[in-house]
Amino acid sequence: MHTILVIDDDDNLRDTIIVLLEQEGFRTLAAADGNVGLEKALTAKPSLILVDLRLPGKSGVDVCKAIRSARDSTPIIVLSAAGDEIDKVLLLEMGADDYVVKPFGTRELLARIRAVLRRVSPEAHQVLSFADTQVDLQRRVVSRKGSELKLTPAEYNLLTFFLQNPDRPLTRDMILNSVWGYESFPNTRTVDAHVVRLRQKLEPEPDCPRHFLTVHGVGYRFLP
Amino acid sequence: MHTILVIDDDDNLRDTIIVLLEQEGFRTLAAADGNVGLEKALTAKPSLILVDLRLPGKSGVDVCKAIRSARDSTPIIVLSAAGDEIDKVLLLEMGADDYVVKPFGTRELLARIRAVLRRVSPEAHQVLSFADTQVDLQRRVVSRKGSELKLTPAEYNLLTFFLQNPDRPLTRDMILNSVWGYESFPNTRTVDAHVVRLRQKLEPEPDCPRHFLTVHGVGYRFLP
DNA sequence: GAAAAATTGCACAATCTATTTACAAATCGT
DNA sequence: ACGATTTGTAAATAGATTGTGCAATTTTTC
Repeated sequence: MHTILVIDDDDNLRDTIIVLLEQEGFRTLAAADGNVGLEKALTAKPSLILVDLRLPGKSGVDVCKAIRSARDSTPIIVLSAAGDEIDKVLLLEMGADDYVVKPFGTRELLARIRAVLRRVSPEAHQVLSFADTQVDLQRRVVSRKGSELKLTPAEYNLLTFFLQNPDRPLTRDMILNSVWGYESFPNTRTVDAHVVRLRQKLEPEPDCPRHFLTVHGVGYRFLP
Repeated sequence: MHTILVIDDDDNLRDTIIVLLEQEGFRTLAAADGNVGLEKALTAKPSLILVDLRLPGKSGVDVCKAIRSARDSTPIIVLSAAGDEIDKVLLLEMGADDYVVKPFGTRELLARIRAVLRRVSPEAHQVLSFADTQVDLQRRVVSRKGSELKLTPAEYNLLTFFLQNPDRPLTRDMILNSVWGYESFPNTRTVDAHVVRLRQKLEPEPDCPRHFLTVHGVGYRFLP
């Protein structure tokens, strides 16, 4: 069952879309401005987000960027008014998956939504797992034995990096560059601190790690 | 490191993709039409090709077919415009490995590229071995009979130096210079000590070495 | 076979490296 | 603006590695 978040300040249109989606069997969430929308996007983990380009609070562009910079890959469809100059390249840079020009037919909107969901869904339930722990990359959720584990953003980012580079020694510099990015320059001890935190939350025996191994003199290695 | 060839006549989009790929650490090649693209594909041996379906010169379909009929199995991802009828079967028959519908999110594109690269080259580990021992240079792991051996950094470095210079007498000075570098100046006893440690961990009978041989008055010799 | 030379095995302190803990700055949500 | 959470860093602790000296052993040489 998919949940779709609709972010649009036009009450009429928003309600119309909500009703349409619910008729079609989707669960829905709504927000009238960018800030509320962004918050719901990040906390409620919808399957897809419809966001108006022009919004009070944060614009659609801002919402997109914020979501992507939170390393959240929930698919996004942008709704743009007829007059707006649509810049494909801009949309790409924003990280949007598709766009629909208002006024649009309900049929077209549904088709786009289904197309995007279909396109994403082969990966949608791409759940990486190790030991008894599952990590849903799309929903950004980590769970063990059915119950959800709370990870902080930094912890989650580090975890997914380990998951994507299993069984391979990773130096602290590699980790810093990939997880923290080229922009920020925390020192390498920071990596250690976060590895410790990951171990405390994810290792059965945190003081005798079986998955997040240290490679003395090199860095760390993740073993699924 | 992977090189990716981008064949698209839309200058804006092509540049956007190129910049994106280079940010992600790929090397890139670009072509604006099918003929140039095909030529670069065949001569420059990229790791992966992104090709637009609609192209001046040769179409994306033609490029695919030409590459495959040249018995070139470089992975290909097809970019198709939103309106195009996408026929998965046709694409498969053409020899494409995946397709992405424009407009696409950068994240999606990168995910597809990585997925295809991973699928095509399942990380060929370079594994050196001698007797019943394997040394995986990528993973930095030494194993015997399936179980992992723990080596310290100095031991591991020394081991790989021996592996790379098999069957050849190596003086202590050569070893010091190559393994410890010009910066540090431990005395030559140090080499002996580490050879001893290597023998203890790796030789079936440490007191009757069969692989790490001493060359009296000279140094050591490694025999696979 | 004995003396000389070279190598080995071992112990241990010095040096590095990693982990833990604690804490203050930054960020976030209300 | 306030309290809670997260995050980066520093200092203290624990742990592992490494270089070295020396006595025992082996090899070479005569």
